[in-house]
Amino acid sequence: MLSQAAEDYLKSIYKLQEKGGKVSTGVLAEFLNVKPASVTGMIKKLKSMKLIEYERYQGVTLTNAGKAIALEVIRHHRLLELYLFKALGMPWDGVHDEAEKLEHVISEEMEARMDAYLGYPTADPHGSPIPDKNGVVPITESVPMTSLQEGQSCVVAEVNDSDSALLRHLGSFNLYPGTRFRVVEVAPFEGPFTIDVAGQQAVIGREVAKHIFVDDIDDT
Amino acid sequence: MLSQAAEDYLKSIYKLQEKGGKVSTGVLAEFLNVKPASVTGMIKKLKSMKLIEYERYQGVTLTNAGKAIALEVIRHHRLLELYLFKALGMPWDGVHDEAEKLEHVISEEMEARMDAYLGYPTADPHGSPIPDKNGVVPITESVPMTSLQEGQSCVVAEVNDSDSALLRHLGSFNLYPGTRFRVVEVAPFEGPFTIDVAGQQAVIGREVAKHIFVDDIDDT
DNA sequence: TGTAAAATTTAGTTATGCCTAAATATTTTT
DNA sequence: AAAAATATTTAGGCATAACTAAATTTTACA
Repeated sequence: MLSQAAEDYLKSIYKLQEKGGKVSTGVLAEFLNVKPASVTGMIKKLKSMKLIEYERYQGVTLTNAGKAIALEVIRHHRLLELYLFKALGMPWDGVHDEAEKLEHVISEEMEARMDAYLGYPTADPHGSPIPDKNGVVPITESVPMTSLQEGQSCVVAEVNDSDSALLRHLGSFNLYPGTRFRVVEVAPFEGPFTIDVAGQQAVIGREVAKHIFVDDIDDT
Repeated sequence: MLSQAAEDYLKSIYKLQEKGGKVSTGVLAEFLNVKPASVTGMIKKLKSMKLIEYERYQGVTLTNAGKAIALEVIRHHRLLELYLFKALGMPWDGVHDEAEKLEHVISEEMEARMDAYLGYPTADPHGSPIPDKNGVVPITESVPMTSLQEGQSCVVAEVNDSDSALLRHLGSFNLYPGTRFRVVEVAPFEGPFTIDVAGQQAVIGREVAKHIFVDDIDDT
């Protein structure tokens, strides 16, 4: 069995790889909150297990075997988030931390039972796609909220799950995946967005907007 | 935070302490499947944390602080067993291993939510008492099945949860906590018990009977 | 293009928690 | 009460996964 730390490395490499091919030691260290020297150590181990490809100073990429493990861990995480949210009623800003610990520990049996209970879902409470048990990731086609223009209407597709304060903030505006809103105003000079959510106005700063991905854009 | 290994030591000391005061290094090592030398090492650490009392060669006992942690871990374990059984429909011979891993990982929040979902239960699927959130253990007054006489009827109160093959064996006779049965015959010379469970006869060997605890004994 | 800055790797250290083998203490047997 | 058997502790090692400090490689720019 793979160590928890190794699983976290693979998961992180997968996520970082999505935005640009090879993942550098420094970026990975930053993402995992460890020192670059520690990353080099783990990288060598993962390479010897044929889970990543790696040449000194060149960054890493996952092999198919490594990708399969990364997707399995991500599947655990997102199924757990949704399960904790729906079955135990945990708040959407609390499920990430719990899932982060449980994802390394649950059996395939438990995974399968949660999956069945939830009706084989394809997205977690933050809108992130849940890979199926064969590692196939549902296709999503959302764009960052920052690309919206005044007057456009859209639906929240996905929000970053790891910052619980951000999630509580969004919750206070009722901005959940599936919620439709309209852009009332985009302040100039990289200013904030004023939006209308079910008749209520809300002001969303750029930094927050970067973490919101939207769908179903409608210019009226 | 306490390590998983340390939690397991405290839990084991608690369980061994129930049957006779001080727990020796050797007994603890045997129970935990590690070498006595390893136990000595951990014991020193737990003593320095004031979780156990210990004098060389004299065995250990839990302090109040240590007992509180042991009960917390046991509570997690038993709540999880019941939750996995009831909410996810896992078989009663499968929940122990899953709970063994999860017990060290779940948050107080998750513990509380499972507790509420289950209606603040007092026993797990194997009949073991679940300590409440203040560490109070429900009183149980069961006796080993081996003390039964021919003709007596009783109710299964508790069975050992850690041997899944044993649990499947009992399941094949429908012997679950709450099941009433009657002793039809006790074979002489430490022989097996023949019992009647809802009209079905079953033969239970001594070794198995030792792991079954019963209640509500009725001589008719 | 050479040098300074930045990134990465190597080397050596630390802490946890297990191990084995050998030494020591305690208990049991004769 | 001494010898034998058993239990426990000490000493030294191993693996994991982090760290710091120093050396090396790459990149960026003057």
